[in-house]
Amino acid sequence: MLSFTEENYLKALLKITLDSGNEEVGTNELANFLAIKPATANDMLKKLKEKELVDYEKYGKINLTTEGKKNATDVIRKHRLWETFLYEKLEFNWDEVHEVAEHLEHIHSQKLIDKLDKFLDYPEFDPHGDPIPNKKGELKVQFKKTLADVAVETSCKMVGVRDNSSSFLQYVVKVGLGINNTIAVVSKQEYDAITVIEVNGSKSTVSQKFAENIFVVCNSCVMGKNCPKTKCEIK
Amino acid sequence: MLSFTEENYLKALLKITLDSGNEEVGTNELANFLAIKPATANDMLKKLKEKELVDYEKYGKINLTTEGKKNATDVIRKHRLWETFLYEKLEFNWDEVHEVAEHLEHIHSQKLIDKLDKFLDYPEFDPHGDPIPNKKGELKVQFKKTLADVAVETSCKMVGVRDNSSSFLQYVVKVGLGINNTIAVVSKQEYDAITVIEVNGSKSTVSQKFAENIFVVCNSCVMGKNCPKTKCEIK
DNA sequence: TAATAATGTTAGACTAACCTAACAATTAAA
DNA sequence: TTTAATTGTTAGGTTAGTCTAACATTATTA
Repeated sequence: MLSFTEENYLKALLKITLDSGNEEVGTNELANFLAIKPATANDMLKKLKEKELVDYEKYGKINLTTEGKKNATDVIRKHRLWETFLYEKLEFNWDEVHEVAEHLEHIHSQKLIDKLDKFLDYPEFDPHGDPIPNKKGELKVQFKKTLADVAVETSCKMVGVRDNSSSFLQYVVKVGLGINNTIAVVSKQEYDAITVIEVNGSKSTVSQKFAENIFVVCNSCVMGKNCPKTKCEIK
Repeated sequence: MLSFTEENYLKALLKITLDSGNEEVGTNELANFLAIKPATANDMLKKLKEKELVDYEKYGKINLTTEGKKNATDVIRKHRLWETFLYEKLEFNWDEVHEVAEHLEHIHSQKLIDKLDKFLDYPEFDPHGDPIPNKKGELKVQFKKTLADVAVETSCKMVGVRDNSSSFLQYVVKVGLGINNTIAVVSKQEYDAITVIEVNGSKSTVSQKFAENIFVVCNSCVMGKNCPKTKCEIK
């Protein structure tokens, strides 16, 4: 049985690779992600290597083993199912579910998670638009297009966020945005990519950094979430 | 913010007094209840005293302070709400909910527990018949009459159990008993109080120890759970 | 390619929660 | 009322997970 802490390390390793696409993760990056010191991460990596949950050699890069990846995926599955429960059944706000799910995800009971999955009718995406791994660890792969990729004078639909921090989520809410909202890209500065968007009739100006953290699908795109195009063309 | 462990000590202190009626609890009793060594309990008691959650002097008896009792009650409230959720919403069996709730009860989120309470429509009793403290820490006090108090040739209704261990609960299920079942007391040996009961048409013989762990209300009792009588009379 | 920066590792220390073994105080029994 | 049994406490040790400070390796860049 893995500890709360061990599960968080495995989850972090998987999330870093999933989010950045970056195959190889280093000690500093991991420590930074978990808000701990590199020395601490190093200690834990030795332990996880001993347990055959990660692969790595001194001064080399860190990779999850098959077993480690299985465990990490399972924690993410639990996290996203709990988020869905909080949002859909307990009427939590979209930007409040993450923090509580950080704790609920570590409850160890296979039966609990199976029953919860059933109770929620086997959801495929959580309230942030992230895919929920099924019992086998498989997940619907989404094409990750962001608001920053959307051409001027086209519109798109928000399907998720990259950054789950509550400061970002609260900012998103403040701009009037939420999951499934339609966003019209009104104009964009060439110099710094500052973008004017319109949501439900009200305009806001957002930075490139903001735009890169909002996942969208183009309204003109018949492929929806699985659209393979990097950029949308102007209609 | 209290740790998982601190919460368990406080809960144990409250449960021991509630279950046994015994006002004063000792180090050994506490340690035994928590399946740890007395030395360990002693260390923790010093810490809890320091935090003003328990009152005690060296070689004296242990009492929860008002603050300690508030925290302990809150943990019990969470435990019983989660049990109710597992039983009613996730279709867990009656004898499976306790173990999972032991973990869920330590999730820290006031909003979570408020929302869960609302979702369950403010239940007053958990699946074992134990009262759920409300948000203020008040609970419906039940008169604790057990199957051992019921007179021969009368019948009663099971409303709860004293012992929540899964070994006992599984035994209860095996005898064909569950919450709200009607139990007829067919006969009782004077010598050792071995009792023959009938549930749903099938007879079983149970020990006095078993009978003392089943909470009931008399079928003839108009007061229901709040009946003040210790023993039921023969009709 | 040699100096500097970035990254990774080791050593030693701390805290919380546990343990055992030895000792002290209290309670019960002879 | 003294002895024995029970109960409670202290001292010192362990493990998991964290830290800082010093050191080692690898990568970058002048």
